[in-house]
Amino acid sequence: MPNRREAELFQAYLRRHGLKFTPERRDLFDEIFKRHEHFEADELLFRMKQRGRKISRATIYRGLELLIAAGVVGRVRVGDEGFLYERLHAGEHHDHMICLGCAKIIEFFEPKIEELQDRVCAKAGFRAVSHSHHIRGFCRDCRKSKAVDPELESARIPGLAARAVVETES
Amino acid sequence: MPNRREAELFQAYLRRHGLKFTPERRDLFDEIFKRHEHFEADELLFRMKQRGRKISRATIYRGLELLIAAGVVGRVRVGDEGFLYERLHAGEHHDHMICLGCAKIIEFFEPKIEELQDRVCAKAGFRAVSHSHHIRGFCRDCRKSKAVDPELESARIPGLAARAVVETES
DNA sequence: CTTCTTGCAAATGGTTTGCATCGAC
DNA sequence: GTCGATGCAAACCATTTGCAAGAAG
Repeated sequence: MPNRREAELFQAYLRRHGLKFTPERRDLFDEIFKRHEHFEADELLFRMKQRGRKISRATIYRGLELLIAAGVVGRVRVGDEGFLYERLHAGEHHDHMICLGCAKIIEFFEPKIEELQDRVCAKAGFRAVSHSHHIRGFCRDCRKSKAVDPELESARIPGLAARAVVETES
Repeated sequence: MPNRREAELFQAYLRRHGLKFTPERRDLFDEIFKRHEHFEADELLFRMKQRGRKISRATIYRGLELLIAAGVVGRVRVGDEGFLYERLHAGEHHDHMICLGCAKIIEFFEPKIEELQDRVCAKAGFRAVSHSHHIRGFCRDCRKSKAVDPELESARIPGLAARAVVETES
């Protein structure tokens, strides 16, 4: 089982805090670690209902909170509304490129950026705890298929792309 | 008037789109460009009411949207809830360090990071439209005054810091 | 019993919208 | 008149919370 490590972390967290590893929490964990993609809370609810799992929205949110506290799930703001959740791989870190054309998320990691970041913090006397680095734009596929009209860039994904746009003079 | 350029941009945008430079929009612009700090929409409403300006919340939101579209105001998600707005300086760009102790926002700009970012995009065939880079942590002052207890880091600013924390094993 | 969980439904709260009215040309 | 603008109040909507009922020990 490739999620052994994360399962351990989660269960250890629960134990350490006197909480229980209930069937609902197990199902939630399984559903999340069955896939790799970023997901929304509601999408998770839908998928679980579909598989016949018995769980409520409230339990999903509460469970996600625990998974986040345990460090095995991350939560990012990618667009204008709501959060996206993602499974975390122990000790790893990455940032995101978000396609405004198809909403695809590409993860990237550039050690030199991280290093420069540390330097910037040091210069400011700032102690970093976490960071998020999001690049919005158009992925290779979308650049090919749809001729990207700058005027429409913001409209493609309702809510997501809004305000991410540099207007071109007409 | 040091905001001449931004005022021009805004008014040009309105003209170009057949919209009007109303007293409300002028007041909104003035209030925003009177200061330098990041602000919330509601805070703006409060300040304007206080100065005896007649404007409604709806008009503020609608006006902000125009200012953003015109490129003179930016909007960022800094914490878990709501947006923060900021005046933009023509042609400039910066990223943010957010203090979890006092909510202060420190702006930074590191050309080498921008350059590496471009390189990362190029490698992925991604065309960047915009990006946001936020570092959360503790500023110099907060590191000195309050001995920063890692267990409490998330709790200090309700909502803002939540989930930004690396838990320490107990 | 005591403590933790769950599901439902209601609350939250920043932001957006519908709509009737207003104002400039 | 014709557009666009405004203000109010209602709507939105992802997320959170209160609460009563349920399991575990």
